[in-house]
Amino acid sequence: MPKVFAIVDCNNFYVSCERVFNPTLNGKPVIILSNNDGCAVSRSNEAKTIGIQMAAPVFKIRHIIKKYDVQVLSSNYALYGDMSQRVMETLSGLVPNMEIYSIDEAFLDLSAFRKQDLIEYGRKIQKTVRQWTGIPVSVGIAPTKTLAKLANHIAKKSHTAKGVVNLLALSSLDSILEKTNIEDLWGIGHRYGKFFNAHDIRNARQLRDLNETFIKSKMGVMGTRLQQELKGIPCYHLEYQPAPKQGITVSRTFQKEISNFDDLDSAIANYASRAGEKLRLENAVAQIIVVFLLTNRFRENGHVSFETVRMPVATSDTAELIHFAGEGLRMAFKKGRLYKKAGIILKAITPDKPIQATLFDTKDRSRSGKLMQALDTINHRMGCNTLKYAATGLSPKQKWQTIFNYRSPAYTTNWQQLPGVV
DNA sequence: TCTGGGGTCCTAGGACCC
DNA sequence: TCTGGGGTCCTAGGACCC
Repeated sequence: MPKVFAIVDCNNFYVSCERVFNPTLNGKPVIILSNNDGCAVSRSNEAKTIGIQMAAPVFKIRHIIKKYDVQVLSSNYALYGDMSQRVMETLSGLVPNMEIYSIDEAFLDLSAFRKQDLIEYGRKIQKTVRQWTGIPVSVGIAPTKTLAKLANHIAKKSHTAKGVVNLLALSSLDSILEKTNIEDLWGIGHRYGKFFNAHDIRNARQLRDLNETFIKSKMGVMGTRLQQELKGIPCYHLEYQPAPKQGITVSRTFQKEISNFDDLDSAIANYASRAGEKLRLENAVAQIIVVFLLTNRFRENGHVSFETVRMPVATSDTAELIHFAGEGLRMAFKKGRLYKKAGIILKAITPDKPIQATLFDTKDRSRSGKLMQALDTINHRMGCNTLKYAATGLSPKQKWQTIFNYRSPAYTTNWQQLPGVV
């Protein structure tokens, strides 16, 4: 029995989250900025229309912001994370099986609804999510994930579709694929787009009908799968259980370059501490910690240094992670360099039981586990950083701290910041 | 002056083992 | 002691995603 895939994608997700709690943003050009208010990472349709590109640095678009009175907001991840959860919960009540694909997208299995009017079902999804969460979504329906993504892309652009497109209703996809630029396909990025264009392969139909050996030689099996999926033969299926993480990264760009070791040391301690929280959320431990330092890549002579530390025993204990991260930092640090970004990566991640202990392990593992549990509980209940390690820095103002100058309140996750009715 | 953060998968090549 | 071939594992780098 052929499958029916749908993808539900929240429109301009971060902007839409802000609009739910601040309706004065409706109808206006709005952008949401990345950390340190650096780039525009989410744009309302109005902002797209006046030419603001994805990831455009703010300093390069100041004139547009001023000219069109663009509403500018810092990222508010607590809000977006919470809104995402609400959207996903709503969707899970509407279909038997779904895969959460990203913060603002989910693949659904609509195979059971094939006899119904799928467009109508798509509208029901749209309407329910809008009603329950306030978030507008688009729905793409097709026989494969890749085609569903394409359907969604069309749903967002077309004026007649009103946000729902079903490619199963078409007898032939030829003309749709012909109108689709190759770069708009899921799996074709900047590099491949350029490559195929240089070979005069510009639309999705051309790619679908391309010689299989050629595409395999250029793109490997990913190319073969993409081609199959465009032909309507599914290669990717729904993944219900999120796969265990292979790596956990915590990194930040600094607003101003940092050359002082102690500042970097407390920044790295913070990242280690945050990474430990993520690790414990996965009920996992890590054995390898990589520390990296980057100088400004937009200047000449950009440097990157990575240092790997293999810890004697795999752990999720914050104190240990801070200790070994510090060791990595001492190896990576070079006096006199101006660092723009720093981070850590945890690797060799395994479930936290059983831990492979060494003969020389002197640490009381069960005690440290209880301590971490208490730490996480308190920080979850009282707000993050209620309890923290001194190594992460005691002064409230740190050089490495990320700036959010235009942040909206934590409407949904903080009692002090609930929206009031006036 | 000012340019985000966190992931995945695949492949080629080297190390190592039998 | 020398030699060949094949399998497996690991890693770095490149591509992609949101």
